[in-house]
Amino acid sequence: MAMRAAVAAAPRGFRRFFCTNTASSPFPFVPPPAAGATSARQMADPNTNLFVSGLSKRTTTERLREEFAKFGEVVHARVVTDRVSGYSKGFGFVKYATIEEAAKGIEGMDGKFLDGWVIFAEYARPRPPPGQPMQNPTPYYGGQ
DNA sequence: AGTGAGCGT
Repeated sequence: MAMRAAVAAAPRGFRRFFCTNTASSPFPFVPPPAAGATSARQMADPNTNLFVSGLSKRTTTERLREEFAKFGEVVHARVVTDRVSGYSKGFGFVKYATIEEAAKGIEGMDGKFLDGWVIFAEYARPRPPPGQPMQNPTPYYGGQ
């Protein structure tokens, strides 16, 4: 179901609304998830970068910044938009000055409303740092 | 198109 996919993708906080307690499950056949599928994808290492999803299409970068700035010093904020169309993709990134501010930003904005949509704030995944030489070097021919 | 899960121009 699409709903379970949303639950699985729910970055911590909304899972309790669907799976409150396994001990009070009406079915005694509760598969133990503590075999290796504990938490790997939706949990990231705490850093100053925050991944904010569930944004409205109308939510802009400055709106995202001023909303997350209430919980800490926002160093960088960006709503990911399509390069060609320029429209928002519905998610963005917010970078705080410190990790503790990022934690307060998550606890303060995760599951909250923004422009009519419930947004999800969590730690962003580490991005492949640039430094690799140009993988597509322009062929340098002597003539034209 | 203004899609609805996700990880960046």
